[in-house]
Amino acid sequence: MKILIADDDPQILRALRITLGARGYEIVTAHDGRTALAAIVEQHPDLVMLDLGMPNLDGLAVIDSVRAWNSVPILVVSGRSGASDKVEALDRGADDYVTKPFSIDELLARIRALTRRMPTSGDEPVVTFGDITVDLPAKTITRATAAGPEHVRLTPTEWQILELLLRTPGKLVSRQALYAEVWGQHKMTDTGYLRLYLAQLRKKLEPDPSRPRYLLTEAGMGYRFAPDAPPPA
Amino acid sequence: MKILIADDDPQILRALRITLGARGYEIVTAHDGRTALAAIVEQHPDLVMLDLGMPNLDGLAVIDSVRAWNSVPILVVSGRSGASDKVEALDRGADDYVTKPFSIDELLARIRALTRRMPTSGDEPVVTFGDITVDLPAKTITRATAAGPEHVRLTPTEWQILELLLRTPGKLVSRQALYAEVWGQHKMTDTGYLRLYLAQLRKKLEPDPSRPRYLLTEAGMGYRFAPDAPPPA
DNA sequence: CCGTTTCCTAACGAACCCCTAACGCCCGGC
DNA sequence: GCCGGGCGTTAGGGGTTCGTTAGGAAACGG
Repeated sequence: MKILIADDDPQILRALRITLGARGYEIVTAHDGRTALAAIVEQHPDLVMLDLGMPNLDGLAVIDSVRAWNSVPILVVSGRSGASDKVEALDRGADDYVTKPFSIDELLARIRALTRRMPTSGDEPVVTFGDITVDLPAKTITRATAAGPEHVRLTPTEWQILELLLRTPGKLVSRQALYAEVWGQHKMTDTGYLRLYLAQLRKKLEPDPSRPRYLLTEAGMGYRFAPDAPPPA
Repeated sequence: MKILIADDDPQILRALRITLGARGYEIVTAHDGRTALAAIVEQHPDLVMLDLGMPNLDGLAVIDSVRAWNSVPILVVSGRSGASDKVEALDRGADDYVTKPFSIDELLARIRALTRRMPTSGDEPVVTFGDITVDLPAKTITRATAAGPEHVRLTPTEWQILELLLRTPGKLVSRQALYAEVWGQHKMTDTGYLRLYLAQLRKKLEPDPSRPRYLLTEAGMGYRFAPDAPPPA
């Protein structure tokens, strides 16, 4: 269980790192909004503890940016105790709001309550569709042909994209989410290289690359992996 | 959206019923633990607001009983402000904890935060009507036909409109609100393209597009999503 | 140092989506 | 019965997004 703690007070940062680390959580820290956002993109924490009053990028702005593509639980820890502050943070997408000073036991309990709700990432390590078999942990792909199994090679970037699509079968993955996960939040200027990699993936995986059956495009929205058997409703 | 309010103070009960009812929530009340539990079993609320200090069956005991078989979001509203009380309630399965006296705006925001993440009482992460099943987060729509499930594709603008309508089932959404949410305040010159998208949505979703049953027009006012009448439990 | 692999930029036709415009229908007011 | 407003429907142009190809920069490994 990985937790990102974003706060501009190094003392609080250190105290929380020690306390939460002792509970078995893996801790990542950030001291301002920009680094917090970068850490979320690159580290994939299971929960984010966010201070509102941070330099470089306000906590509320961080919430907006994250919620545009990611649904990781966000726990706001702030010195502002006004109701309007809480309402704004919660309505922008935060899941809980704790005011400083806080009880460490209560904080831990709220962390447990939030992570308990997390979608149990039902990782099926092997995905098959058509004549293709993808082994995600082993990073291997084989195509079953009449002449026997045949190995398919993918570049690192191709793997990242394919993994994102296969991880949520049937669900649409927004272009924004793909860019954020693969290249980082800053590289959001869409000059169109996603199209290139999708073309590459289709060329390597689709039975008929000119008419995609598994890696589908949703114009204006993103891409979707359509499995053979419809996912459990 | 149905909310159960369980509290032994009739004054609080009445105030909350009025306040939440005005926000469009359907309200069910209980004055002690036993009736609260019965109401959860029979009424299937989408969220439970629970007081801890109730006669007949303590709030903590109610949480235990509910969590043994149901995952409905539970928001504890209690006069006990001690950290140990919060920890115990949260660890037994409550999702949030607010102490009296509370700000009504904060309470509403926390209700929104909880219901936002829990798609309809944990049973269905989707909205269904007629032979249509809509999965909002996955941006997926399937039509159940005799020949099997069939995928329906929507454009981004169609999604935005449908999402607004489905978010408040049965309630009227003014044309103003639709224009503001989808296009922004500047595009208020109603030349009538909303009609186009409604026609598209009906063509794709209604069993008989010429006689709408779910996406209804309120002349001069706006549009309304009319859900199926729930079968008598 | 060189060859290979991978990544990115640029450009162009095609497909798709959004919006304008126009017409017909229904309904209530005069 | 006439008229006008609001709504549903259809057709088509303009702009955006997508697929594809080609080629050069950058990174990697020997």
